[in-house]
Amino acid sequence: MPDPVQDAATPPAPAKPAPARAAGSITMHDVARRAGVSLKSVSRVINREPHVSDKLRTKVEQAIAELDYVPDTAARSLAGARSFIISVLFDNPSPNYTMKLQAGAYRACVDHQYHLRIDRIDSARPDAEIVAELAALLRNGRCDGFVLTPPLADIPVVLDFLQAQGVRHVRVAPENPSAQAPGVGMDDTGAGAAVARLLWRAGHRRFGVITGPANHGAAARRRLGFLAALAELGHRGHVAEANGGFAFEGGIRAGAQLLASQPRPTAIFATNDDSAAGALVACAQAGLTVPQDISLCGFDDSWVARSVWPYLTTVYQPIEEMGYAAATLLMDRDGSDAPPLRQMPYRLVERDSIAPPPHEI
Amino acid sequence: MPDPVQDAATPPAPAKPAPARAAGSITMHDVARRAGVSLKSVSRVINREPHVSDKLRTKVEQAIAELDYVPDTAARSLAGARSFIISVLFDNPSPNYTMKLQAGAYRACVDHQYHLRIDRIDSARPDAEIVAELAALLRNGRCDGFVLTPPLADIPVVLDFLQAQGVRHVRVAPENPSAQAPGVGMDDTGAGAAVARLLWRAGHRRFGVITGPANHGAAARRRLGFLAALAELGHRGHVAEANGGFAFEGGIRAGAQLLASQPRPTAIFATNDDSAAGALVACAQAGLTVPQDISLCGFDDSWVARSVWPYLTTVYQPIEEMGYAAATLLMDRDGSDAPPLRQMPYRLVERDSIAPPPHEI
DNA sequence: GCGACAATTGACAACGCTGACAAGTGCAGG
DNA sequence: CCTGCACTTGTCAGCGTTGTCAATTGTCGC
Repeated sequence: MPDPVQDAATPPAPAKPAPARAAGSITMHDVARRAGVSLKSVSRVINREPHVSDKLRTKVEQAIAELDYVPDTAARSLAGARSFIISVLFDNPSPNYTMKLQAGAYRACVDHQYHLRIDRIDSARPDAEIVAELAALLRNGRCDGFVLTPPLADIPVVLDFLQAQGVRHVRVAPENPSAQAPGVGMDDTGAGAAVARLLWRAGHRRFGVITGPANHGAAARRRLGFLAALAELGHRGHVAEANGGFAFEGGIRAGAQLLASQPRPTAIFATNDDSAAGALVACAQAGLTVPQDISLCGFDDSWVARSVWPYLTTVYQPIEEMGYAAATLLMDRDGSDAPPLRQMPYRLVERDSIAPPPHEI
Repeated sequence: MPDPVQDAATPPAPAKPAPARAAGSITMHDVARRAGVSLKSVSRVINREPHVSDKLRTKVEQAIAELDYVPDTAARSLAGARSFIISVLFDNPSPNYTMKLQAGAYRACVDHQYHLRIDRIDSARPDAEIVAELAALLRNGRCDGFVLTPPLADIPVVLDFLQAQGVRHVRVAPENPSAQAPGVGMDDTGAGAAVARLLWRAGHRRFGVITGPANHGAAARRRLGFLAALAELGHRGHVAEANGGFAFEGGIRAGAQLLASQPRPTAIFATNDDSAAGALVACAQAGLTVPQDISLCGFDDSWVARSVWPYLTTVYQPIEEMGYAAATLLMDRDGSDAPPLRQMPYRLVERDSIAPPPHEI
């Protein structure tokens, strides 16, 4: 029950005045006096407004530096149009992903003197409820924009609502980049292709793919890129596939399935690390040693990639960079430079789970 | 280079006015008018100040409910002593731990109409630098208090500085609870003992322990609790020990070491999940099947506990609850109810890595 | 029923900053 | 030298809330 006035049931005790504001903290007045200019001029310099002479700017910046002045966010927010808060809206249950994204967004906020808020919305609920939640969020504490993480970045009702409300938002790894809101993502297709080339170069010719959730676009692109690159490299045979649902247990099942297919693959590409870890177990259960008997490649370079043996060769997804870029996009608003999708570079992380295929017997 | 006035090198483009404040949003004035009382009375009700008659309170609360009023944080912070922001200060590289703690703190903030800030400090640096960082944090954006996560919660210079500055703080899993700052933690000793009893009941009589980093107090307590309970249960033999450093790779080495000791343990207690996962690998490399040939118990119930096969039996650490409790302690300041340490309950999570010992041959 | 005292309520000035608008300044062209 | 215009700089009134202090009410003892 959202009670705007705290929870009436448990009076949180009368607040004793506390030292929130450093007493006698220096303000814009001090800077203005020191620089011998007006208040507004200091404000102009701080906000990089146009029509400020170099001389004045220099004077003010020097005074700011000398006094070690830091503008008060609360006052700026109260007086102006900005709140100096952006929010990362997430639903992704993966702590690894969320944490990294958030870390990147946080860095961006620090760089821009913003605060980062975290909000969660359950994307599985009916549209109407999602909108209601969103509206509550908006009312409850204003913010200058949202970083939308998947799958939130692809829910039409979310996008439409935000647009209708005129709230800025950036989509992370959007399924269908559009001009309406900028997005940051990575080239999943290219990364899938890179995995294919890596495996091919190692000498593999019989492949298996562990696919992801049906509605997960990135997983589909990784698979497609992999398959396309294989075809381009001259591969003609059948590629076995099994769905691992991006989960450990699903990876075990899918791995076992792939191992049972004829002819048995010598290399398996799992479209995320969790399912790759599961596949690793399946291999062990089948009496196969990775990478001597069979090679395995994951995707994400998540925590689990180094919590299994052998360490997983995988694709580093620049999640933190995406968080940084998305947050920056939100704050560096000059209003119009919105490329539909900015792609961050992925990177192959070669560890120990890939080797040349065993000799045929 | 911390530049208070954004980065001079890359002008973030002149900010175009944006819709931060929902236009025509309702304020305290509206509530006051509707309830037919003064502004200050509304303020009193909202802040649960004393000396408010029930009649007035009822009137105001009704008006608030009818108007769906939400106080403006920026204005409150500007006018009053509180900033309505608390910060989780962390250095713990484990995304799992940090994420959970943060999630708990976040929930608490939502419940109290606060914002959560995240700050990071490198605890490995010299004391002087740590203090400088802390001071910068304090100056840069005020907040009403810090949640100190380990190992930050045990650095004397951090504690002293915060106390000297009069900034409230709560310690999470503190090494030496003191009356100076409240702490929340868990009973590591008791949890270690619980593991011992579980293994003993399963029939094990030869044990090994994978210890944690030397300076990690919780790891030491887990070990001690385990050992003490064993002694109490009547165990007299030697308990093999090896240091796993709380890491996967360290766990592999420590596991191998333990497996080589004579007589070989039939059950191993790893003081965290990562090293337990490593031990699992060591067992596999030694040709031992878990849990048929050897039992293994982890600690933390972290993500990896379900990313290995078999799933690890482990101890659930109420990290999120600790985050919630710590944040709540910061916000429910009535100034004096500070128990040195509030212990949150742990829970044994029995999964698949423990079984009765194999028959002697 | 009166004064003293406590409990309750209200008026009003900050809090630190920005937006709108006014005022100055310098330069080209007449 | 003056006018007009573009560029700079300054003045001032809030933004929505809380702290201070004064004003109003209610209560109690005698």
